[in-house]
Amino acid sequence: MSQGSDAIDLQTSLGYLLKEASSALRAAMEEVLRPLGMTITHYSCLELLAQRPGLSNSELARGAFVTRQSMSVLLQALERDGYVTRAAQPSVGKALPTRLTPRGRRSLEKASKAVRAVELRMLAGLSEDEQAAAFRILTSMTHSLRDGGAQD
Amino acid sequence: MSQGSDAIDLQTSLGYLLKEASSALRAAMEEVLRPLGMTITHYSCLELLAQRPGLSNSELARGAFVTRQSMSVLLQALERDGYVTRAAQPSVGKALPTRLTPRGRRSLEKASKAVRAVELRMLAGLSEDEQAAAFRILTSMTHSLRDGGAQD
DNA sequence: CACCATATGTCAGACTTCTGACATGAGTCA
DNA sequence: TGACTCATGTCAGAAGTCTGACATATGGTG
Repeated sequence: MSQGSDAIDLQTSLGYLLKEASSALRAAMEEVLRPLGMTITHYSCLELLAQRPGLSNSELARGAFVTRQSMSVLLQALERDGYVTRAAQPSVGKALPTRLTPRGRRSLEKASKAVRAVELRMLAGLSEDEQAAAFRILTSMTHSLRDGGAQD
Repeated sequence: MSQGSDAIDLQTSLGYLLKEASSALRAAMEEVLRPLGMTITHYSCLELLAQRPGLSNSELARGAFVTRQSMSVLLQALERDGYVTRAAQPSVGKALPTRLTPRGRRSLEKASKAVRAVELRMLAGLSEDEQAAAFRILTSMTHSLRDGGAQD
């Protein structure tokens, strides 16, 4: 089962398993968001704004794990379609605070419910202790990867 | 900080943390693979072929978590550049078994070493027990998401 | 045999995201 | 004041991936 020193055993590689789980989560989310006409980034953006109104484009991009450029494209569409509003002019610096409109909030409600169901399904087989362990483990992985790499 | 029953608290959502960790892993892998002129899917394809020679396009796509179409585009480039070889005609069905060339194997060696370092860094803060728990947890999450959703 | 469901490989087009580049605004410091 | 650094928003083009569609090959079933 185990390989030599050079090879990575995909069957037991935690990196591979992490990617596999993330891929399954993404597929499950896309499946429930598609009928609502939303992509994952689209949903993530609305959810972030619901919890922290006034986030800027760059802050939203970081929170949704995409580039500023990608989030900018999305925000322009969301603003055009009336889901969010942005200050016409920056209050400080160049950052334009963004907020949900009532329409955006309504749209988010259905999506949030669907996504929550997916998350519950994901956790179905895990005990309370395992969920707590998952929290610690995922947090540790993230920080280890960030601290060791180049600061972006 | 906590919301009503509808909202998802991103700070403690395991779904969000999973995406965050996966995003950090992806960024770290892209950082080390870019100097080698490889994307993650590119690397994944070679690694899969090293461990299971003769995989078809569709099997590689499933293993790398992309569509057949995406893997097909990649395989055509890899074959053109001499990293892999494909049977000219299918031995059974339409599946074309693919194998690494010596050049592909050499190319993979460097990449595999770099990716292994990233994975070790990711696990740096975790005990043996926690790594075992991570294995169980990620596997459970994947299967729960798949079993509950539509069979693709 | 014919029919159907499933799986595969491929082409074409569109979408999303990314990289690279530039200009603007704020803060630090000599 | 001026120079420098950093963060932000945006534009333009490229890269990767996706959806939709079609033809082909296999196996099961009537």
